[in-house]
Amino acid sequence: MYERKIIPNLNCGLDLIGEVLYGKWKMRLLWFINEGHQRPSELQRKIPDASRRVLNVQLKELEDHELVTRKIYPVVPPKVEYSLTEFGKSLIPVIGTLGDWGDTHQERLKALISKKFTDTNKD
Amino acid sequence: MYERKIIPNLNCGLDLIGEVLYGKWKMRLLWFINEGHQRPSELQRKIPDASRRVLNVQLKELEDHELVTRKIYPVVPPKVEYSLTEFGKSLIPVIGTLGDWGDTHQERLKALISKKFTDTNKD
DNA sequence: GCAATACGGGATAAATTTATCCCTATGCAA
DNA sequence: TTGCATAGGGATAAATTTATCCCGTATTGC
Repeated sequence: MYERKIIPNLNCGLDLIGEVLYGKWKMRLLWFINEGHQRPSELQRKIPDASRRVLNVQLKELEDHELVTRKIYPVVPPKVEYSLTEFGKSLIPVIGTLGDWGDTHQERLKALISKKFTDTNKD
Repeated sequence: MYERKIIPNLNCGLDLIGEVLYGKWKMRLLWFINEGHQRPSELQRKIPDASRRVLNVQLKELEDHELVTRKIYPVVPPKVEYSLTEFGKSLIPVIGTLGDWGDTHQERLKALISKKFTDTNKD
């Protein structure tokens, strides 16, 4: 596993939340787990753009950060369920706020962002 | 300038806000500009951990995303002032929410995060 | 002329994050 | 026996983001 070389700054709330919430799929994972999609295979189906591997890695980090717990059922084929901890649940409204802003400004954002790509030829 | 090779997903609000808000210093820049620190040199002083270069780059992106405007005064030495657009202002509460969560859980987060670094030797 | 101020940006290196590929394990069904 | 479902993880490549280094502009003051 990759080991960081530079110690992160932890000066303010933004630094701190960034440490646990940065990561392409983390917020979605928390969101979907909160919605009741607790099994890895379900999460994978909800987030098809992410590879199985990456989801595992990011789930592991969420677990290390005590945002989710992982319960293993000793059955075959294996069954695993993730749940939010209270700490993790406290993030749901925060993620909701982010998502809402994005949804609210959806049109404008899509236009702005895709401009960058269509403009590529103009330079 | 770096040119992306992979077109981002823009499926949901989280994807969209991520496109404009990811970036190590962007939220801080918006926050400080909102607090009235409008000049590049001021921002640099408020965020000493970032290099001048990176701040320029990220400010440029914020500008491209219409979150800030850049006003140049034709004087020497040069004077530049950034301001939030209405669009940018609408992000302030969102950033506030993130920062508050981090502040609220400061103790716990610091402990969790720094554990990762002190544990390095145990493996 | 030379330094300081305030701002900008090219080129490149380093760090970090994501993606790909491939292998392991278990019991059931065909 | 082969294949499927379910879950996990090592090794490595590719993409992306940050950091470093260094140069350029124009004016004021010494």
